[in-house]
Amino acid sequence: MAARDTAHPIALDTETTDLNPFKAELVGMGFCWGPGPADLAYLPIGHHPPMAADLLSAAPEAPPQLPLAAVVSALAPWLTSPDHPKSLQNAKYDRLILLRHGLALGGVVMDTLLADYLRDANAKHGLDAMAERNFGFTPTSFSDLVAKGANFASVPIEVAALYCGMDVHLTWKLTQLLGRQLQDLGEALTPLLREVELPLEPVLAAMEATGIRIDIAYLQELSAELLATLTALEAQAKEAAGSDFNLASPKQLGELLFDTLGLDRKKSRKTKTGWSTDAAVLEKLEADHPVVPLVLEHRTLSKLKSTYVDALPALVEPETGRVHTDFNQAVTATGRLSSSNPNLQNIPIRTVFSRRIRKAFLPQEGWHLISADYSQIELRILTHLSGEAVLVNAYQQGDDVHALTARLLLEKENITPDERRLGKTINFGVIYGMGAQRFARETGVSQAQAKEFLSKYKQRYPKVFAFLELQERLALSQGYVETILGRRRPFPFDPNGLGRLRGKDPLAIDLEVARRGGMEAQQLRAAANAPIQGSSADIIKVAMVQLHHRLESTGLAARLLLQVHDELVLEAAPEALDAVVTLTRETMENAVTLSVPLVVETGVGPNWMEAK
DNA sequence: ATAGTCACG
DNA sequence: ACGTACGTGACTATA
Repeated sequence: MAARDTAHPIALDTETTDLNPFKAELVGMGFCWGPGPADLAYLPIGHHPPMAADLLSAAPEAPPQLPLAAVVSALAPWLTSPDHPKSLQNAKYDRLILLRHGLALGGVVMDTLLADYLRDANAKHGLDAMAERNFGFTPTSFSDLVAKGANFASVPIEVAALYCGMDVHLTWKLTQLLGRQLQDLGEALTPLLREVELPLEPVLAAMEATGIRIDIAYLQELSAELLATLTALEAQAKEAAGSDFNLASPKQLGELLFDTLGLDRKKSRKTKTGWSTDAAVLEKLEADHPVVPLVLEHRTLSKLKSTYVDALPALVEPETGRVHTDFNQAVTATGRLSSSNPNLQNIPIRTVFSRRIRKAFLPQEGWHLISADYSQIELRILTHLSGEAVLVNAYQQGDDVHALTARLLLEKENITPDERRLGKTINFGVIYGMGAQRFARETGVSQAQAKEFLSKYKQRYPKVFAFLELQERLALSQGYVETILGRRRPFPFDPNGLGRLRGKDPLAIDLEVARRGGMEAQQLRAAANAPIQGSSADIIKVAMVQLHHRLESTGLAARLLLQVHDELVLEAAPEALDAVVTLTRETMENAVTLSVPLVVETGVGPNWMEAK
C-alpha cells in the first residue's frame, strides 16, 4: 500500500441506497489493491439488519457492522489524502456521497469512466460494458442483486461483499489496462486526463453539490398564468378546427390538417408515422387556416410549462432548497458536458415569454448572479485552426467579423444590420457544413444567390474550407479527428463502405465521391465540426478548473454554479463581486493562447435573466 | 421503447 | 431525385 505510487492506485467503490447522491446513504465501501483474490476488502456500514425470519435460520451472530462515524473518522486521513493514490469508476458520484459526510476525497489519479471516454467517446463506459469488452466477463447486474423497490442496504453483507469486491477488482484491472491504452494512443490523452478531465471532476461535483436557487412561488404564478392561456387556446383551436382533437398529438394534428381540412401537403413532409407538423411546417401553413397559429402558440407555451415551469419546482431538493443538476462528463461525442435531471443547459431564452423563466434562477440570498460567456468562441477557434489570415487579422484588430464577412460577400463598404445578419448566418453556418438550400431558407435569399454567396465565401476564406475539408479527409484516412488538446472523436466508417479509405493519403481522397451517401455526408459534416466544438469544450474546461482553484485560493465569496457550453454562471457576495467578475473574465480569456484573442462578456444581476 | 417535437449552445 | 447544419435532454403520445 505504498503511498505516492500513482501507477498502482487503490481502487475504491462506495455502495449506497440511491442513484441520486443527494438522497443516498452510505451502505458499504470496497477496496482493491492488487490482482489477487486476497487483495480485496469490503467494509459494511449501513446494511439493514437481517429480517426476523432470516434470523431464525441464520448464523447466531450476524456479521459485524461498522458504525458510520467510526468508519468516517478512521478512513478520513486516507480518503482525503492527495498522497494516497486512488482509482474509481465515476469518482464524482462517490465524491458527492463522501462530501455529504464531510469528507473531501483526495488523491484520485484515475477515473476509469473518464479514461475510457477519452479512449473512445463513442464506446459504452459502464463497468459492465467495459468488463465485457476487455475481459469477456459479465458481472452480476445491479438489478439482479437488488429487488425492484428495494435498495442496496437490504442486500446481505456476504453477498454485498462479493458484488462490491467484483466492482473494485474490475476497477483495479481497468485502471492498469486503460492507463496503458491511453499511452498507446499517443502523447496527448494522458495529459488531457490528468490535467483536464480528472481535475474537472471535483469542480463539477462542487457545482452539483452547491446547486442553484429557484423561485418556486414565482414559477407557480407563471404556471397558473400559462394554464389559463393554454386552456383558452385549446378551446379556440378546437372551435377553429370544428372538431375535438388532442393538440399535443402530432398524429391527430397531421390528420386534421392534411386529411380533414385539406391543407397543402406539399408544405409538409412524410414521417414514419404520418405528416410532419413541426414548427417549420406549421409556419408555412400559418396563413392557410386559423387553427394553425393557435396550435403553434399552444405548442410553444405547453412545452415551456411542462418542461420548465412545472418540472423545476419538483426537482428542488428539500434539504438545500436548490436544484442540483447532474453534469455528465462522459456522454457527448465531441467533449462537451451534458446536463440532466434537470437539464440546466437548455433553459429558455430566445422568446420574450421564455426569458421570464430565467427570472426564476436566483443567487443565494443577498448575493449576485454572474454570467460570463465567450464571444464567438467557435468562430475564433475555426479562425485559429485554419489560419485564415483575413480572419486572424480581423480578430486581432477587434473588428466586427460578421460585418467583415458581409462586406466581402456583398462587395461594398457600408452594411445594414440585415446584411450583417447575413454575414453572421453564413459564418456560423460553415461551422456546421451548411448547404445553399439551408442558407437560403435561413436568410430569405434565393437559392441561386445563396450558392453564389457560399462560393464567394470559399474564395475569400480559402483556408477555412481547406481546414474543414482536411478534417473530413482525416476522419476517412485515420478514422478520427482531434481537438487542440488532442481529444479524439472516432469515425468508425464501415470497412465495406467509406472505411476502405483508411490508411489512404488524406489529400488523395475524392471528397465529392465520399459525400455521396446521406448518412456518410452527415458523418463528414460532424467530422468537420468536431474539432471546433470539441476545442471549445477543452478551453472552457481548462478555465473552469483554473477558476475554481483561484476562487478557493483567493478566498473570494463566490461559487461556480453552471456551465452552458460557452457560458459560466457564478454567484458572488456583494463585497467580492468586482474582483470575481475580473477574475472570471481574465481566467476564461487566458485559459489557452491562440493566434486570436478570446473575449468574454460578463453580466451581473439579481437573477439569470438580468445577468445576461 | 420509439417517434416526434422542441428547448439550449 | 432526394435531403443536407453540428451537439445535447425532456416531454407527450403511442405502441
